[in-house]
Amino acid sequence: MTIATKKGASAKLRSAAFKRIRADHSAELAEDYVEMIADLIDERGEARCTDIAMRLGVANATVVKALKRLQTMGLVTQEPYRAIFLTTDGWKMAEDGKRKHAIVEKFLLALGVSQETARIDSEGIEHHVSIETLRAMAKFLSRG
Amino acid sequence: MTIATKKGASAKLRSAAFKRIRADHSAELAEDYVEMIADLIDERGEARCTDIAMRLGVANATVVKALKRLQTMGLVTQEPYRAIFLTTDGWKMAEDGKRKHAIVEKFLLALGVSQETARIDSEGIEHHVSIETLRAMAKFLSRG
DNA sequence: TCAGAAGTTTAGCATTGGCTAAACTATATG
DNA sequence: CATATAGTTTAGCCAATGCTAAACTTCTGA
Repeated sequence: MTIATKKGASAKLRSAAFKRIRADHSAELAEDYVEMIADLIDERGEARCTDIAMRLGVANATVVKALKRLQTMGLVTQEPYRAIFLTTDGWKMAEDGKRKHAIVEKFLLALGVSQETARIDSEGIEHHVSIETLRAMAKFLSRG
Repeated sequence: MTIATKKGASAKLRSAAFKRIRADHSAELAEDYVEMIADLIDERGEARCTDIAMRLGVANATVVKALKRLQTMGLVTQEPYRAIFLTTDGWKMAEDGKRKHAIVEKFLLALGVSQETARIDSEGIEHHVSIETLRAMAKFLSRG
C-alpha cells in the first residue's frame, strides 16, 4: 500500500509536466491568433481572415473554424462577412502574449543567437515558459 | 505585382515560424514516448504500456494507439501482449532528446529557476529550441 | 492446474486543427 | 448599376490525440 501510494504519487508528479504541455498546446493556438489579430489591428486598423491565414500559413477555412472557437471562448467578436475584433479578454491575452514574447526574444538575442533564430524559437518557446522562468530571463536582461 | 510579390514573401517568412511550431508539435509526442520508453528500459529492463500511460498521465488505450503510430514511423517494435522495444532510430531519437533535455534543464537551473520549474519548463521548451539556441545555452553553461 | 488479477488490445466516440471545393457576400470598377 | 473580383463562409473530408467500456491474453498463487 505504501509502495503503491508512493508509486502513484511519483507518477502523478511526473505526469504533471506532460499534462501542462498538453494544456499549453490548446491555449497556444488561441494566443497566437489573438496576438496576430492585435498586430493586424494596430498595423492596418482591422484584422481580416485572409491576412491571418497568410501570416499563420494556413488555409482560409482553417482560420474561420478557429475564430469560431475563439468566439465561444469569449476572445473575439465578429459579424458575418465583417472584420474581426478583440474582446477585453482578447486584448488582455494579446498584450500578455506580446510582453512574454518580447522578453523571450530579447533574451535569446542576449544569449547570442541570430535575429532569425530568436524570432523563430521565441515563437515556439513563449508558450512553455512559466512566470518564474520569464522573471529569470527578465532579470538576466536587466543585469546585462 | 511587385507589391504583391513582396507581400507574399513577407507573409511566407512570417508564417515559417508557425509552420515549424506545427511540425514540432507532431514530432513532440514521438520524442516524449521514445524518451520515456528508453528511461523505462534503463530503469526496469522493460517498458510496459501501463507505466508509460501513468508517467504521461494518459489512458492505456491512448498509449496503445500512439505506439502503433510509432511503429509505422519505425521507432519502436512490439509483439502483441509483449513489452516494447526501441529500434535503432528510436534509440537515436531518445538519446538526442535526452541530451537536449539535459542542456535545457541545466541551463534553466543556471539561470536561477527552481528545480521544479526547471523540470517542468524544460519538458515544454526542449521541443522548440533550434540547434543554434541549444549551442548558445551550452556555451553559457560552459562559461559558467 | 486453473481462476482471478493484471495488463493489453479493440471498438467506438469526441475534439482539435488541418485541407479543398463550392457557395455566398461585399466592394470596386467600367 | 451591373458585374467581376476579392474576401468569407459552409460542407465535407482527414489525421492526431484524447477518452471509456468491453474483450482478450498472460501471469501468478492457491
